[in-house]
Amino acid sequence: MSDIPMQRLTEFAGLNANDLALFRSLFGPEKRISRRRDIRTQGDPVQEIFLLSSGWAVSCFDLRGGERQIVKLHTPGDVLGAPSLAMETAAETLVGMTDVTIRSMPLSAIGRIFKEAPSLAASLFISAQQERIFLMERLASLGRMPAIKRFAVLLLHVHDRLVHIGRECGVVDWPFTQADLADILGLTSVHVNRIMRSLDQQGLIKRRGSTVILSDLAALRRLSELPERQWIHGPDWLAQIAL
Amino acid sequence: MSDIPMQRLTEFAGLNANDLALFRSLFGPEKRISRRRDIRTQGDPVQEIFLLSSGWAVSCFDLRGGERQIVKLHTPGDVLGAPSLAMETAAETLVGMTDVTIRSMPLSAIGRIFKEAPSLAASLFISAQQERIFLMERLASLGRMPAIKRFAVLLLHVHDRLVHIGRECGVVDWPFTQADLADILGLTSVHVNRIMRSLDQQGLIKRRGSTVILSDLAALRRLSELPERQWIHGPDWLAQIAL
DNA sequence: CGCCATATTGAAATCATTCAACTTCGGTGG
DNA sequence: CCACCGAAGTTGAATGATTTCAATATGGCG
Repeated sequence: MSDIPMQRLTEFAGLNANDLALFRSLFGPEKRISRRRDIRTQGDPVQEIFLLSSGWAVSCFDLRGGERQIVKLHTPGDVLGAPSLAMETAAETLVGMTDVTIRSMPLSAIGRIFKEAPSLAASLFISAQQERIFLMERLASLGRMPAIKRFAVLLLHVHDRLVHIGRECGVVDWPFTQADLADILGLTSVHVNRIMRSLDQQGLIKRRGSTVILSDLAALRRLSELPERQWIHGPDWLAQIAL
Repeated sequence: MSDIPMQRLTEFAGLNANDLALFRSLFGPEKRISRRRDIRTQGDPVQEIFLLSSGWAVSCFDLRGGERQIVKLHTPGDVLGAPSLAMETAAETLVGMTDVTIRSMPLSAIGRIFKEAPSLAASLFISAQQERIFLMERLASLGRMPAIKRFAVLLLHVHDRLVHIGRECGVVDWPFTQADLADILGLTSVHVNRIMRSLDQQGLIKRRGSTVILSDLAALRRLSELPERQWIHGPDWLAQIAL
């Protein structure tokens, strides 16, 4: 039984031992779900949120026409399904892209966090704000960039997040097919293929199976039109809550 | 001096008089900002969040190439600038699309809310989750729908929100030019023009200046590929916090 | 080996942009 | 009151980006 990854939660502020212990205690046992299986399907009643312990997952919207838009990629330590806390039935489908292990937290536990652990609640709140920024970046990317830039932005975003959770710099080892990438980027798999090959030929990336090697980080960052982000760490107003 | 609109805050749960009074007391005095002026520019230090008391505003990302993606429309009662709570400097530019009046709340006040008014904190948290769903819907719309559907989705979204804050059904009276709509929809103003005229000719909408009349709501909803949303109201886990 | 999912490629079609007028509308100053 | 002006809306034609369709290649795995 693996430990609960807490990088996301402590990204903005250190938490005291009590808060961390409470957080751990609120999650249920580990559950394995195999590749390409839904963790929760859109329309299901909202009874819990999830913590991704291991593996890759995505949140997506399935449209009436049968198309799918992937709205968020998840790596270990991410909380899944929180947006649907505002709804009666889930707005998004959660899918494991690899075999995944998750734990779930019942809604009543969220109430306890706000009541008993305000610092922890505030950390979850800031994390939700960060997710909004990620979504806004994706939106700016789909709305205002051609396919090549969209791909560069995505690759750099994932790369920087992976580095943040301690993975090797310069490599993005994700489990996505070109069809998956199309659902993330708002393109067709055919076009994703052409884009990737073009970046490969220009020497900006190399490919080994589904792994992408970022051979020219500087050029990729020039392609992306988004700034690197400076996240807060230990702001006064957050520290103040614990006093 | 107008009252502080609280529809957004009480959308998910009633709040007691103390919480409401605290919330009101944390905002500074009203400030007027004129049309097309920045309320806060991306890159500015994050020292506060804002409450929009009157008028229309937008949050947007300005890209290096000079293009702009509007990521969120704001109506009275909306909290502005909260996503940048996760950052040192603001990620989004906030702009008034009409003359607006705003009030601002310092960061320290957010700390107090989490410490002293957990129900209020939880309401802000759920509101942030709702905003994530709105963003995910916009993302699905830009990523997977042609221009006409994007427009229908946007129009219905704004319509339903306006009805929610008590405006007339079947009318969207917004202050946007076709160039603004292009920045929202990820299109050019020329194409927005063609789309609107096409919907007009098909009898789905009528136009009077910048006002749009939704002449055929049912047909518009058929065009949109997104479901109507059922937001929670007064869930147990939230009520429980107040006890 | 044979099978299935995935990746690759070319050609034609579609959607949206660009560019360049031209029109309409509301306000403002003479 | 009217002429003018700038901002916003409208339109057509050419261009460009991406999709669609259809076929072929590759690669891992039982």
